[in-house]
Amino acid sequence: MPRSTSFTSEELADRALQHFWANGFHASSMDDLVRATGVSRHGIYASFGGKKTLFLACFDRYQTAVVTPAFKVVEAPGATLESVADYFERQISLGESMGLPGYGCFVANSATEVAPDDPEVMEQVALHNSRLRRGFASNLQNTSPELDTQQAIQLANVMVIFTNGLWTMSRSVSDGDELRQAVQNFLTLLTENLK
Amino acid sequence: MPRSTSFTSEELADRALQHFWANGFHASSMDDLVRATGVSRHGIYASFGGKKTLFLACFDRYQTAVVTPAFKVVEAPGATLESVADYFERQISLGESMGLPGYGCFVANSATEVAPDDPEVMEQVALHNSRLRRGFASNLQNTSPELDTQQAIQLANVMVIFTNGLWTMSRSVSDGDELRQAVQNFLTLLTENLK
DNA sequence: ACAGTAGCAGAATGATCATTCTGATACAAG
DNA sequence: CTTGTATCAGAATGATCATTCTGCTACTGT
Repeated sequence: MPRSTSFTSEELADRALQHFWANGFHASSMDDLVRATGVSRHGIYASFGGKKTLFLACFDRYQTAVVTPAFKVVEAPGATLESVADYFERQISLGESMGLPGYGCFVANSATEVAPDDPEVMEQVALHNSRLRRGFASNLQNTSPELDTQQAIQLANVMVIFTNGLWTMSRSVSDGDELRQAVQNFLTLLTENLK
Repeated sequence: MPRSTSFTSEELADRALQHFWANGFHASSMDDLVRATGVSRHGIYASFGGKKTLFLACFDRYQTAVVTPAFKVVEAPGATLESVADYFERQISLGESMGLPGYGCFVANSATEVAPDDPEVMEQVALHNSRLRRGFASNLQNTSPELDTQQAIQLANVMVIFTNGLWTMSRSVSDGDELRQAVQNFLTLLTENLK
């Protein structure tokens, strides 16, 4: 009979996510991951088969552990643009609590570091962006019901791009208020335009 | 007497830039760089001292070879927001001619791949963003003279963030028209707001 | 033509890394 | 307690990489 494992796959992936997020894929060695997760090489290889597979598993964990808690207000039925402000605020605070300049967005980081020559990572990036786009679009339509679906998607796309740029910026900015300013100015542009 | 070198430092850096831009810092080995530049190891080490120094030199080359040709219209005295549209259009066409999904922006890529734990790279990123911000801000003021400098800088900052997001997006988008759509929607937001 | 040297190709070096393997440990079930 | 097995720590392996070194090539100036 197996001894009960000292960790679940999800716990392992969660801890690996922290390290990949902070250091990127290339700069995270297996030694680092063993140290950071507290799980032996054997444990990692038995659970995930290798570094790359572990990395891919982190995208799921990132969605549940980071994206969903912040983005669910946007995805709530009937939510308006105000919830978008909540989403940004929550993520900016998270960045502050982890220290600025910060880690940015795990997905956006992977999009530039790994995705270009990795179809599996690129797919995860596309899924994430779709999720954001869908959420923003329904928000826009709830805020301004006369907006047609096409226009909403177009504007939502601009919001996705801004979001990606914001987390990129958060990697070289020390003061969260700079990010808040930019968010506020951007949201003002949007709401003024919807009037 | 020295034999005339078969390459200048700038030529070498230009060719290295192509490779770093396409593949990133970590994924570019010296073997790759020797092959891609046509310059021997000896030549590279004699000219630049190492991979990292060569990489840093690429930021200058990127400004002169890529940013300036596209961005000078924005920096021209009296230029208005229309020149911003030109800037985006030119860079999108460039991306198309190099193949989409593309390499994005060399600086933005480096910002997420290398900058976080490298002060020298982070400084180059900050310089680039300042350049964009300055250019955009003066454009905004030329377009709408009643805008005060503070407001112009704030809005310019939103534009910088959008720009970074756009090039990030260009790494996972196959159709340049998607980028053009987003640019047009974003610029509409801006100009509507300045009225 | 010839001496001197800058630049070349590619081998040698030493470090780092992902992955596999080995032997030891600790827990479960009888 | 004993056996079986899951897990562990860390050594061994084989690959890759940045950097240095070696011997050769081809140009320069005379």
